Amino acid sequence: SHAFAAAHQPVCSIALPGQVMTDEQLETLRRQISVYATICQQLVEMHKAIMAQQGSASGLWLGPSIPFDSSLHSMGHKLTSRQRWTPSQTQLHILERLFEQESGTPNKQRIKEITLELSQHGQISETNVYNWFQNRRARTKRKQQLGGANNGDSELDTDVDIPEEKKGKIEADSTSYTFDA
Amino acid sequence: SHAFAAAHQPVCSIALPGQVMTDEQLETLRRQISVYATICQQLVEMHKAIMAQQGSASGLWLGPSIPFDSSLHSMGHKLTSRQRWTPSQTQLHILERLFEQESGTPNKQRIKEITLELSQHGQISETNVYNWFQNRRARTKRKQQLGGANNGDSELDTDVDIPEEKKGKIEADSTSYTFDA
DNA sequence: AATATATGAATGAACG
DNA sequence: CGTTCATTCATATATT
Repeated sequence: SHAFAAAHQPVCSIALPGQVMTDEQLETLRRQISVYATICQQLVEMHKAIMAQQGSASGLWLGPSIPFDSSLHSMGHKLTSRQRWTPSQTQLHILERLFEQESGTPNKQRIKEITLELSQHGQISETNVYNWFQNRRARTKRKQQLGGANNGDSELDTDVDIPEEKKGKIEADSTSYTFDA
Repeated sequence: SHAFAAAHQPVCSIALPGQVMTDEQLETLRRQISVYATICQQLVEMHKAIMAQQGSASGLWLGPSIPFDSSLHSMGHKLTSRQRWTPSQTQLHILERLFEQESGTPNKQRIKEITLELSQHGQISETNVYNWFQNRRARTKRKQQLGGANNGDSELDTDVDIPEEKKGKIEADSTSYTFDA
């Protein structure tokens, strides 16, 4: 029930005059906002459901009052989004070439070299290079294992709701977002 | 599947790495968050009112009875999954705090203590704690080595003194965003 | 617009 | 411990 306070309090506390936000703080903000988005979404759905039921029961309380959707939409477009690195065409080619030439993951030194070279073709960091090789290798492997038979499907979840009974650890203290109406 | 996520697009495309926010941008953030806070407040009030009214009107309608979960499916599918340990927010905070206080990897005894404490905030094992410290340290170090260049950052979220809220993803088995009326 | 896929990034666990 | 793997999360792009 005090989820709101918890969610927006911190934001103000760091917003000291003359100070600036770090990327981490910004990321945190983004997440906090995301939480609000989720909560609002649920509440709206909830409200609709209730209204629907209510409508068939009694015509009362057609509480229009608040234009939720417009409110939500009004704020949707300036916030959040930390863009992720996207390799340029040139960079991608080079990376792809290196991947098939060199075997294994480049070590730190090699990463530095590669990054240096690639930085001539666009913004890039050593972490980007590192991640790229990690992902490239992992996904290549996955494709092979899984690939033999059928189509070329994505790596993603495959949505088959196989009822696994494992589903471990329930959050014991996740009372933060629960509304005990 | 990330339908609503699309609603709150760019938080701040100006937030390039190494850059900081202007007061103006920060003010915008605050305002936008404020909108969410307001909307949530209103919705909750409405909900309470409706529930109260419903309750006195007919003895029916006790309990959820409406699958609000349906709204959850729009954001994170798959109630299954999660085979690996995921620290709860509380646990994470504690771990983070311990990490900066204590020096070096906790010994066996310390691990046991920590595990015991953390187990009050969710499922956890000594191995989890051990791994967490290992990883935390390793990644902190590696970040220093790699982080030098350009866009350099990612891997490891440096902590901010903001009690961060759970990420915007809905997990059936972790943070509960469900409204159990 | 809604959904699906591709892919950069994060992270728990395992390996040497 | 440092490094690597496996899986998942999040978002940009493509498709319908």
